[in-house]
Amino acid sequence: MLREIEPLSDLVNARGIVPALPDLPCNTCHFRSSNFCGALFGRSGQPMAIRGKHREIAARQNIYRAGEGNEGVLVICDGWAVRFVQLPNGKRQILSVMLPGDLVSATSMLEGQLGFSVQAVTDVRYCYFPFAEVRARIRNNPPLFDAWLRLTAAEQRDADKRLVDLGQRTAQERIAALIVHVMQRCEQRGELVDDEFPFPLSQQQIADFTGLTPVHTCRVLSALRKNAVCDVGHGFVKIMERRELQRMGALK
Amino acid sequence: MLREIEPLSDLVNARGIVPALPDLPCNTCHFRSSNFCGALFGRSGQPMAIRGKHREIAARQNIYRAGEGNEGVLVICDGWAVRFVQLPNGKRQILSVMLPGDLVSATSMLEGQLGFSVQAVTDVRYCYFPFAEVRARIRNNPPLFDAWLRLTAAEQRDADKRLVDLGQRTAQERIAALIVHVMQRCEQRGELVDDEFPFPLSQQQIADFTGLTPVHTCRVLSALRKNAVCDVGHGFVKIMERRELQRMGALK
DNA sequence: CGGTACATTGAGAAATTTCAAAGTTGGTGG
DNA sequence: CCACCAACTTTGAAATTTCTCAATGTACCG
Repeated sequence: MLREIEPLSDLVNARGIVPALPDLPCNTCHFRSSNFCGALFGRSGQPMAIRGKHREIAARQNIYRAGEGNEGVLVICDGWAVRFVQLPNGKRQILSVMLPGDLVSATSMLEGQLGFSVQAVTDVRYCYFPFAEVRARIRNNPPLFDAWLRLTAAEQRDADKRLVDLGQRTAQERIAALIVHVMQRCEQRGELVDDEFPFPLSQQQIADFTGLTPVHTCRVLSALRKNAVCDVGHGFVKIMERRELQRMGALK
Repeated sequence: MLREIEPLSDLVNARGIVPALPDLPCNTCHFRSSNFCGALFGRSGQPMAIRGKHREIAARQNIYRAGEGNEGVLVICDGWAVRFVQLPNGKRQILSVMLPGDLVSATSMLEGQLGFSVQAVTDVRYCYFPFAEVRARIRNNPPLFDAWLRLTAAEQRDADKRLVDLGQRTAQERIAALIVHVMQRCEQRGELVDDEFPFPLSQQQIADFTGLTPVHTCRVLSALRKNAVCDVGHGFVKIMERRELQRMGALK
């Protein structure tokens, strides 16, 4: 289920020559051109300035459990994951959805435990970078420091938006907002083709994100389908009435 | 309504001698022994290493409106305030409650606008510190940098907890959690006397915080009173059954 | 070809909102 | 000191949203 990706054993060979290293995942990662890994460790094209500890895990498995020791700054390299809180009574709240290239939490920069868990939605490849190294780079590089400030501010804005959703908006609005949010992220990545984009969340996961029950989530999605707004299922969303969907998802 | 506190005009007099400056609010602020101002600019006893721009404002007035230019890093010196989002349809969501000594948002360190507004709950004295100065100090002082990391992490944990509250918990649980949260903060400050502590939020504000209507909020508070758990009103909370209240507020 | 997880549907129950009216409180000016 | 005003709180009744329970249908995996 959880497989450590074997690092090249002779990163630097006996004669001190650094080989091409096509196998180190970061060296071929195309998210480095846009995400925080690139800002931290150099954009794509450059060899990666630090080695992360890479792993793979199957869909629906936990990458991290709240309260466990945390191995480093966690990045989702490939696949989708969610950050969530599991309550003793069985309920769970999904806090955020992470796409390939996303830092799991810009504020989890310190050794110690986290208050949330992380679960793979699809099969996931992920990576830990050493805390101290990441902190040192941020501290010693003013433009990087500012980039990181922007990232933490963006995460807080996102959390604030979710708070407004859960506190003030109806089931339909919350679900529409989630779909629109993911649509916009996919569009930026060029993954929106023929008004269709990947959406691997199950109805249970949509429910856990929006604070609804799976049954009610199903009814809302059915209504969206019946009204020819969009069709969610089988790992994809098909947009039929983009304008209408955006109107539903927008704050009123 | 909004009054600029006149800074001493001759901070350094003609002979270059710095006078005692008892009037600069930061020099007599007793929160500096514990809050982030102290970490940033020196603990109480020391003269304040930087001058904030201080102001006062009456209860129920806005300190900052979302989208306006932001003057600096905002600290609540005295009184209670809330951070909130106002929706066009009249609904509002309160994101967090700030007590004296609180930084308004650890992630609002950059010039530019914020996505939320800030309103005084009671009469408030507050203060802006220049962005660049604060950033420079954090960047140049490793222990301060770590302290600030802890603060941003704590703010995110708080936002995550609120998300769980709004997404997964009943009206009674949300209200109990708010009361317990404030109770614990007041207790740390030694403001809990005879099982009673200050609580200046109106029912409307409690409703905006918990994502409920004021009418339902009133019914829940009435039930708490009738069941002799606690009595909320007139600017205070009287705790009758602390254990029961904590049980209600705790995650299940 | 089963089995398991996921999705759908129906009916009734519960929590919360809405609307409307009446009571209270605290502050202000006469 | 009193009267009044405005804002806040309380109460009732009905409507709405969302949940719960339970059964059935569907898709994918080995």
